Amino acid sequence: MITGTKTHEITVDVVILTLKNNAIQVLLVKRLNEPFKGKWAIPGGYIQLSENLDEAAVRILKEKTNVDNIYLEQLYTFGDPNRHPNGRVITCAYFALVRACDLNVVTTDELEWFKVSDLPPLAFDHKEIIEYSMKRTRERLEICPVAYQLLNEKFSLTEMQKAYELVMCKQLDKRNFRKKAVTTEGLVELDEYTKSSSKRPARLYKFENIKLNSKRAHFISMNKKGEVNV
Amino acid sequence: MITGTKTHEITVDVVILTLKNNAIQVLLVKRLNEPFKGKWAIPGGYIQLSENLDEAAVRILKEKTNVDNIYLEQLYTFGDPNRHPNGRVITCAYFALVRACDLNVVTTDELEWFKVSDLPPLAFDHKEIIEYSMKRTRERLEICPVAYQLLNEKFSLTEMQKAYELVMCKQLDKRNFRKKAVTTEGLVELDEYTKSSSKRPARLYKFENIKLNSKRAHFISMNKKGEVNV
DNA sequence: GCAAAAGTGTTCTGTCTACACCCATGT
DNA sequence: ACATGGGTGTAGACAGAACACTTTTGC
Repeated sequence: MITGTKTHEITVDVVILTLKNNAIQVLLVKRLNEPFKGKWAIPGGYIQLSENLDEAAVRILKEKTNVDNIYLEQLYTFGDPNRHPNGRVITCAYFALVRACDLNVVTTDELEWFKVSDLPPLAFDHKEIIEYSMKRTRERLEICPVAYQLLNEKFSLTEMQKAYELVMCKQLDKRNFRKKAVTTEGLVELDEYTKSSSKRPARLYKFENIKLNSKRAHFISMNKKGEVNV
Repeated sequence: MITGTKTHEITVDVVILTLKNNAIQVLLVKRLNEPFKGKWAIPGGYIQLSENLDEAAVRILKEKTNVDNIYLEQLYTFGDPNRHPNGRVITCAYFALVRACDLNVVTTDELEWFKVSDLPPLAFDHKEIIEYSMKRTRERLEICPVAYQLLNEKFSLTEMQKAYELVMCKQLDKRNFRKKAVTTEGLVELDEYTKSSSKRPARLYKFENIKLNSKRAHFISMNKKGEVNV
């Protein structure tokens, strides 16, 4: 049926980001074979015939982290002819935001977390892919509270602010942040407080019924008559 | 070197949008063979070994329209296992905004423009792809003046407003639009006026030194101290 | 009582929205 | 002179930015 040059491989790679030790970290695997033997790479794999691209990404994520039901979004497809030294490999990159508390990763010599601000030598164009995933995360954060995907189920506003600051790479004003945060749709104030620390306890919050699929909803402006524009 | 299932085809498809006859229109080709014989499809093709994905998209665009140097952006990669009835074909979709005046398209029985608001029966998942390209165009328009890519080199503010209205699918207030438009970076007021019509002539404008690559630049906020945040 | 983090309000400024009339031209 | 689209300003609402002190707790 299909004719033409069948000359490319296609893989799905997943940038898995989490918030650990006060830093955004990415899960990398060490390459055991050439090319780029000894360098680190983002997890990836081939697409099975029965699955679509999202499903392939979910599978790869689950294989590495045993996590599912998290924020996962297609990032970009990278297809430079020279990105893989041994042939033509096009990769459809995804990125995932996972809660550290959900993680079930046994890190080894070949599977390790790295701060995105301090990456080891990377294989292929994976540095570019990770940087682009951070850029996209920032863009998403401007329009929806994806960062809650990096927080525990219950969290204080200070923890939430810290997550935002790490993603956005800048300091935020505490009062302005809190004013805006409490108006976020889906944020629920709990009657619980942190207890552990030796400081004043902080009120805890959680998110409920978040629709991250409306992630670009407020790109769309609305006029006074309530006309909305798809 | 590369082992694993080599089971997929990958193509690049390009949604080519223009502004013609007071409507956003998309260039479609009629399929002459099964599957979807007789249905319309967005232009596409295989990726040559020497070219990256952007270059493949540029080539496909140029083959159909003889236009280059236009706005072209990777849209999304579609890979549902059932999207192609005869096998597994993954497509990396692009979209392009082209000026009607630059176009050099000989439309035939097999190559035709259609209003995106009134599409013929489409092959594969191409309806979804076209709709997504319109959504993305709207999002881009919120953050940079990509719509000028749909206008002639010189244009009146009314023409520009019309282009925005067609992309955004809503009416805009004339005074507010003009106030905002004239502050757009890169817009240059000319000492020329429309003459043809039988009405008051309209001042013409053009764009100069537009950096559409900074297309998400003002997602990034800046505080009073001038700290910028990548 | 003190160290450390939690929590809280107001002012200013800029941007977005709504809205109605006069102007320049061709016929 | 009139029909047609071109062109203009102001007031109110809202959102973002700047900014400093009090409260609660454990030690």
